[in-house]
Amino acid sequence: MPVQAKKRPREQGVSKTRIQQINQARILDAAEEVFAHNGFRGAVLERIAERAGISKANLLYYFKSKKILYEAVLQHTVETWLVPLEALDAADEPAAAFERYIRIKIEHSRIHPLASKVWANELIHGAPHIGQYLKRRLKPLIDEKARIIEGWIKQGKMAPVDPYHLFFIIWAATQTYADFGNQAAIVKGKAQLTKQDFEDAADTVTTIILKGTGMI
Amino acid sequence: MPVQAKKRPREQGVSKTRIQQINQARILDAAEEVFAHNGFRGAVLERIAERAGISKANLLYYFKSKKILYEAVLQHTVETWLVPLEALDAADEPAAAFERYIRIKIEHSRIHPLASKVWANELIHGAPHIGQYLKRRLKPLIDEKARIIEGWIKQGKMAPVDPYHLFFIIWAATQTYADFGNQAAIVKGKAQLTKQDFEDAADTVTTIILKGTGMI
DNA sequence: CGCATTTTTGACCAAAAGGTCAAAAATTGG
DNA sequence: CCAATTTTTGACCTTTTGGTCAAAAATGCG
Repeated sequence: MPVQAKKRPREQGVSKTRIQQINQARILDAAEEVFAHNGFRGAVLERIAERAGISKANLLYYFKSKKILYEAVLQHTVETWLVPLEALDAADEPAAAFERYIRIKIEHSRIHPLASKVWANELIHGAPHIGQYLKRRLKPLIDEKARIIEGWIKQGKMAPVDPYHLFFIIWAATQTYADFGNQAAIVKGKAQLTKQDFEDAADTVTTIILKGTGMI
Repeated sequence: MPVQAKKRPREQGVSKTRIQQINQARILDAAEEVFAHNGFRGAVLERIAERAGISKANLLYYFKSKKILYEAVLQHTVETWLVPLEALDAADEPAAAFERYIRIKIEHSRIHPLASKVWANELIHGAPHIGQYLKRRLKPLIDEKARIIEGWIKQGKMAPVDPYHLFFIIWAATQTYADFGNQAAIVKGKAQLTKQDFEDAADTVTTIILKGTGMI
């Protein structure tokens, strides 16, 4: 009989068992939470398995190593991170386009703070696991969107602003409500930010960015 | 002879030996770097000691535990973080005050990115070591500064903006160049941000904030 | 039902890492 | 120069934790 890779859930992109679907999704969810709260080194597989309701050995059956699991979480995170950005369209009016983008990002911070934290953590530590991917995927996308902004500027639809720095500021201002939501809550004297806080945040950020760049 | 605490560098705030001064400073520097790059759990004492040019046992002689060392680094970080904020004065013109604040914060991001990263890391993970301190020290300070901003708004010197969110946005936009400088560099297609990048950042952030809040 | 495949897990292992300790080395003060 | 104090460190201990493995349990299928 041929020496073949047996065991281990399907290596190739072949269809997944129902059990695999459920368990992998559960593990990914649990991992996101534990990685978000403790970082890569701080995350403990035993704890992730516990959260997912399975044994550590079983977890390792689905994801061969901690690193592989972490990268799976990151991958998922990045993809959802990029979605709203791709929607920026040259045919839009800049004010409407950016308002939408900002509101979606802040809503994302509210709904998925853990994903944002995992992402932030990876970046703070120098993007050791995903730097290459960013170069190949994020950079070209931003370059493309920067050109759209330059087009808007040329058409006099907004003030001349460095498109790259504009993105950095928007990312920072919107994600801060997920990554550093704790600090914001402390400063506001509450245990957690409320939905109202996020709405106020969206209003404030939107106004400052639109007015600050002459879109309105 | 009385049972006394001997050994261990002076417990009380008593004067420090020259050797203590040098070694503690070296350790703190090394620790800042290692904690910034690896987070609390990820940081390895052996590595910090190595960077400081001493043995691990000697490091433990100066700081009794990893936690105590980490908190010492955090303490130092927070204090420098608060300094520029305290300078915000009601007697200033808002435009000048905020421009100065923003430029100082971005310069700080450029010069001390490691301190910013340690800080960011602590906040992302929920400020487990320094949350209480923030409640007692940061919150009152921000409350005070928020009142100054409200005064400026009442005097018609700037548009009505939620002062808290304004701070969150400024912190985010300025610190992003330290915490996520890697991402910014990747997007800009370079290995590291240059001094020019930071100057452009300061200009862009300043313009957007001042125009966005009607200060200019 | 009975055999093959997939899933699950308890028992282990080895490496990493925080922390202790006693003794040596260096420094200081008289 | 000598004794007391401070500083430094190698050796060691213990706990934690990522990962392995063989065997059992569950599932799927003809």
